[in-house]
Amino acid sequence: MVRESYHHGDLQAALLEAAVNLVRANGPDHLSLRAVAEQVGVSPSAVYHYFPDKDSLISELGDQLFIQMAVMQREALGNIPGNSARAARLRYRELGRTYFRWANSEPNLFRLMFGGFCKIEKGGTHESEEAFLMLSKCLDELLSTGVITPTMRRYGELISWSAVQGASTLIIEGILPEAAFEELLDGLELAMRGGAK
Amino acid sequence: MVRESYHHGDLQAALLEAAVNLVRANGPDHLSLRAVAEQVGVSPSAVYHYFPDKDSLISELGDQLFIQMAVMQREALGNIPGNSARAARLRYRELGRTYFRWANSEPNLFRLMFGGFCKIEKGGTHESEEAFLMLSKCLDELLSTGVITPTMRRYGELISWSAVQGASTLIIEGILPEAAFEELLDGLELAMRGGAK
DNA sequence: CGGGTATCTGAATAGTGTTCAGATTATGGG
DNA sequence: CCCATAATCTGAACACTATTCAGATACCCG
Repeated sequence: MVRESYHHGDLQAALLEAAVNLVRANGPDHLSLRAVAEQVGVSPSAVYHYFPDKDSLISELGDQLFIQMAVMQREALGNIPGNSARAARLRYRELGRTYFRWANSEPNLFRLMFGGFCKIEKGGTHESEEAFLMLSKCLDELLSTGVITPTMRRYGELISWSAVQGASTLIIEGILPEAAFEELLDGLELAMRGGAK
Repeated sequence: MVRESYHHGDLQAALLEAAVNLVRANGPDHLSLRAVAEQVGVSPSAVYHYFPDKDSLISELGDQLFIQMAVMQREALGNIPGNSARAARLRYRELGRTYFRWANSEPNLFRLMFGGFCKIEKGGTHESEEAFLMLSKCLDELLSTGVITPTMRRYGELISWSAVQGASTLIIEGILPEAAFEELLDGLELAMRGGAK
């Protein structure tokens, strides 16, 4: 990329975009600051005017990915209207499916988010709360339409999120086959319904 | 470590042990081959007689950790004897608890195992099968003692493993509080029992 | 238009993975 | 017992990395 002026328009954003592409291709480890700078067409030291060090850039990239993920979730929910029990169930499944699809299509970005690369300050409100709230609302609908039991509603967020997160990891790392995810959703729904004999 | 002879006794094992300590302290990214060699008291290039490159060392370290984890699981099960439904339930919980305790006490090793650092060849029999079989046996006992339903038995491994794996990740990354894990086990047991109204 | 400031560069330092020719030590066959 | 051969490890080199900082550059406001 050639730039006409000495000053870059929005270097911070350009660096993050270059970084996300490199992480996508090479993994969160194997990210080189110099490669990021070069792709933007700027000297390596310029990076340090926007990030104290490499780990901070990666961490900020992680925050951005959490937002991006929440946007996808919201879009997925928006595509399934209706107040019926059936609609609520479809939304629940689609929420999990979107989570997994993100992980499976961009495993290196998923690893960046959940592999200890971005420091999530405890106590502060994180972007992951966004996804949590959507899940909560979805579970509320399942309860009010009588799909799930009040008892299981209590554990809804915890079980659903944990299971979807775990299955995504196990699948993208090659420990479970890809087909396992839909099966997990079946089992999860049965479990939440609380009436499986 | 000072060594008396030019040849090292078992350099491969010594390198892996040094590496696990450094990963434990600094994380799977931030591992330096030279630091590993130095801690063993050997030149950096000596490493290349046992591992083709750094990533291979890390990958082999991962395999070793999977075995270590399976050993812990087996020990945990051994501490809870008996054929009663109560004993089976205790074993089920302890299996998950051991998994989480490992993750929570050594987050950097856990990240190494599931963060895309060790390539798990698909098709080959991996050490993680070991843990899978223990879980299967545990679920069989829960079924035969009438704790869980036949329907939920079908999804037992998938839901349990995914949920425990996911919760471990979300907790060690600071997204969920530590207390969430026992709560997850409660919910999981209720879900598997299939009778929660 | 000119001075001040935000922005970026160039060069340097210290550390990294990796390679390879060669030095060192162990080992097995005469 | 000794020597040749093989296994093992070293030293130096190369290209690459993160990080720092004095200084050059270009923008902007008065």
